Amino acid sequence: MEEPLGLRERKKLETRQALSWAALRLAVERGLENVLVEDIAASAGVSPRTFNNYFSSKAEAITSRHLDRGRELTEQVRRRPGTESVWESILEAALAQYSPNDRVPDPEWTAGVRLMTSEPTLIGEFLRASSVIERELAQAIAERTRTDVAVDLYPRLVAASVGAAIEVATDRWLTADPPIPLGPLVRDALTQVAAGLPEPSTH
Amino acid sequence: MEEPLGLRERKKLETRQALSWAALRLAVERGLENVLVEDIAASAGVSPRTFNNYFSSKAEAITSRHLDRGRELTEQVRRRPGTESVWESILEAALAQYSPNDRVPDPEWTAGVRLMTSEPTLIGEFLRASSVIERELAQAIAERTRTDVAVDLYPRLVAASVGAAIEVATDRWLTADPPIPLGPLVRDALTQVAAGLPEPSTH
DNA sequence: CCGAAATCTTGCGGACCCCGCACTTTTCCC
DNA sequence: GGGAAAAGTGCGGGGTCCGCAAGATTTCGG
Repeated sequence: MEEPLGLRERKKLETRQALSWAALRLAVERGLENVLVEDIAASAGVSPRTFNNYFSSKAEAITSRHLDRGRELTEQVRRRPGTESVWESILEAALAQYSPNDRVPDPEWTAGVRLMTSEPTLIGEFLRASSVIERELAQAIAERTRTDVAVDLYPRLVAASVGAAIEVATDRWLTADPPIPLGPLVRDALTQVAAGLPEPSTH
Repeated sequence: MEEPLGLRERKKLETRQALSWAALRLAVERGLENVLVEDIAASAGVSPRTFNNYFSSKAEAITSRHLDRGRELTEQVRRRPGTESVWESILEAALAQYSPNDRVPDPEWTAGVRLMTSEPTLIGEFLRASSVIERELAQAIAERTRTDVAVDLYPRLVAASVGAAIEVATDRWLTADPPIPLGPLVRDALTQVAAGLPEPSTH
């Protein structure tokens, strides 16, 4: 299952991680506009030119971590037993991903998301990454339900709705004052979506 | 309701439209990377410097038409009678917007969407515009249902789901071969979402 | 173990983007 | 009509991103 991964590949991966990580860290520390590609490259120990061999923009470097996380979610969904309903699988995978053991999400991720959703330059790239994730998730759902992403709306609608639910839940969590836990928000959002978003009874 | 709009404002709007329109047209004609800000400005009859007084990037200029269209959708929803259910209002508004009188959408819009969803540089900006629209739509829904965008997940979930449904339907329509009409796709997508996306029976 | 082939890194140069600033032109409104 | 407010313009510069062509490193067959 896991490839040995030669020296070459390993180094490439390390460089990529180092660049992405450095970009995120520096941007959180001093604000995106005060970070030059030059700084990121220096922090990762490569030349500026090399930076652009890995990422085509600062934004992409920063959001690549978000992309990775999303891919893990899809993997989790794929690993769930086929006996569950699609919604069950997704809910469990999402909870495991965004609120493992009901613990508080790690502050480093929090800062990253906050940055990506507040800096105008990053928002677009962030959403683009999300849409890539949704495509992959849609594929996984299609396989599970024996539907076809190219023909049926179903798998893509589910993927897009899941993305929407997680995004809304996350955003609500980020802006909550006083703070509230993320897990229940994600559960609530997904449950509402799976129920067809009925109009709430006016209180 | 409608402000008279002085000469100043009118000219500003004209310039903005001219720039946005020129950007889209040129990009469709010869591909985004073969269009310089200089060209767009020239085509709209202003100086290159002025371009950036209106838009902070080429991408923003191109997607601004998408943003406008989305805002019209929100307006349509606002104008629907309060006696309808939220889903009814949205469905009717969306159909009116995307497939008026069951007529084929105008080819110029088609080309624009196709461009915005295929050029990597534009996708991010396109999605960013969509998210702005969703925020405004969420606000409209909140007012209609007496919920609070800052507290309740409901209005934002609906807005985001609607965005997802329309996006998936549009994408399916763009890639359909042979072509199929957009109206039914939008109806189908919104209906599935409003039903909670039940798993389709395997055929 | 070696040397050719494949791959990665790097520096250079250049086209382009975006913006701050100061200046000119146009529109507004009394 | 004339001064204030706002829009358009030209210039300059810091940055980004990429193509290209060496140079450095890893891989792999023999």
